[in-house]
Amino acid sequence: MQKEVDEGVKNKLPLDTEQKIKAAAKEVFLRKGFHGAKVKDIAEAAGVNIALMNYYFRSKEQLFEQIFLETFISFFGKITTLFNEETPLEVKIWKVVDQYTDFVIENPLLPVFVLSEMQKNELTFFKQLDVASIFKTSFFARQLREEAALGNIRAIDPLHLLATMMGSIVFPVVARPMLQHISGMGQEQYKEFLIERKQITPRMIMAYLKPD
Amino acid sequence: MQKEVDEGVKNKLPLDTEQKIKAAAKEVFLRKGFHGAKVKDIAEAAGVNIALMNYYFRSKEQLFEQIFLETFISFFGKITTLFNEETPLEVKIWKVVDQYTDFVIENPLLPVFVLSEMQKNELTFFKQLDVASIFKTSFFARQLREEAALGNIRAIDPLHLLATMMGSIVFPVVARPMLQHISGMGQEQYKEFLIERKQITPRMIMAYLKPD
DNA sequence: TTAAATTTTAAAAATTCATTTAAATTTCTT
DNA sequence: AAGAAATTTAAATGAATTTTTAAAATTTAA
Repeated sequence: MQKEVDEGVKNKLPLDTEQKIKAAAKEVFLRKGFHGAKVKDIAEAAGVNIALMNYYFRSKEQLFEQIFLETFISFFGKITTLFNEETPLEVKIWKVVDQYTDFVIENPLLPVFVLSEMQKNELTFFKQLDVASIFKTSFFARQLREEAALGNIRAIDPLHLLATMMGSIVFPVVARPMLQHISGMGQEQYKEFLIERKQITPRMIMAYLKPD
Repeated sequence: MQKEVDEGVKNKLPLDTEQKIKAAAKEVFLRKGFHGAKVKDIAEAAGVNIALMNYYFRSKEQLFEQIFLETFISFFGKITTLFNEETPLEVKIWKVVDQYTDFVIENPLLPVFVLSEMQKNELTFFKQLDVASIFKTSFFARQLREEAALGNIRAIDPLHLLATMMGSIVFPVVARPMLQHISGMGQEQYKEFLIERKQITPRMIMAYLKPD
């Protein structure tokens, strides 16, 4: 594996081929899913031949597993990280919505891919990642309890809050073909629509959290 | 095609084979998606042989198209129908959430299937269905405008409301493997969780809609 | 410069899959 | 019972895909 290329002399040299294959594979997998993606397409997209893919990754399965794991982590890790920053609650909610919205706007295919492949596979890998305890004992969960105890907000299960926020941010992206069509919006207009939600979602959540 | 069976005499007789194949195909397609579903699996699930599938539906594609169209309509038509009933706004919101939640609980695989296949295919069929105008000129859209004009609620784009509600109801179902795992809930417990949301979602929306 | 590591090219073997066909059998209709 | 429709069986075809192999070409490092 060549890692560092002498950039001064030859700029045309292929950047790390392993990464190039992975990047191409990710694109194709995201667009077509595991079964829809054909190794020929991936190889073409990567600009290499099929044999080389097998040289780096033993099989389509292994290539997929690596990519899915990374993609899952970027999809889900991103938001839990944001949630666990030590910021005041209301600020945090605005910030999470803002940044996660940007994230899904820039990676529009990622959510459907993760959600649908997650449902199809057995996903033994869940057991490896110890996400469970991470969330329960999280700063965010504690923060919600404390604010509720202080009477600053209504008590709420952090999972409900997570589900509501992710739903409100992610759904308009995964249902874009449908929503864009019924609204008759164009590309740009629909992006505006998604950005408008940066206001609506936090306002809705804060309105709900406000104690009676 | 045999349509009417003499029910008095023979109850064991196979129910309409065409429907049997379609039902089996729907199950398999929902679980595995178009490319993941193999005609052999479908034939087995239907308890018929492959040749017979081709006798009724010319190809896998045609079988899929029929099923996808029906599934899409049941997924999306269901909620727009509910939205357009002539009920007072707040009652309607509670009702939509309640009934659509029940619907997705009973058809948990349907949303991911629709959303992910929608993203993969070209979906020329959208043009056939004239959903666009149906939504814009809907009773629901008018209702929202009128209530806002009366000062009963804050003004809101009906599409935002639709996206928020669907997201809040649908996301916890499509992300179930993930959410259930991080929360450590079992089947039953997770269903309870979904039902709790019948309270949370409408309250959140009403809290947002309340004018300042 | 040479040996080892990497990459490309080519190809073929093995497998899986959707589809087609034809013939045989069963079930339904009249 | 006769003829039509539905269903099964089995086989074959052909295309697509994955996997494997072998060797040539290139690059890298000692």
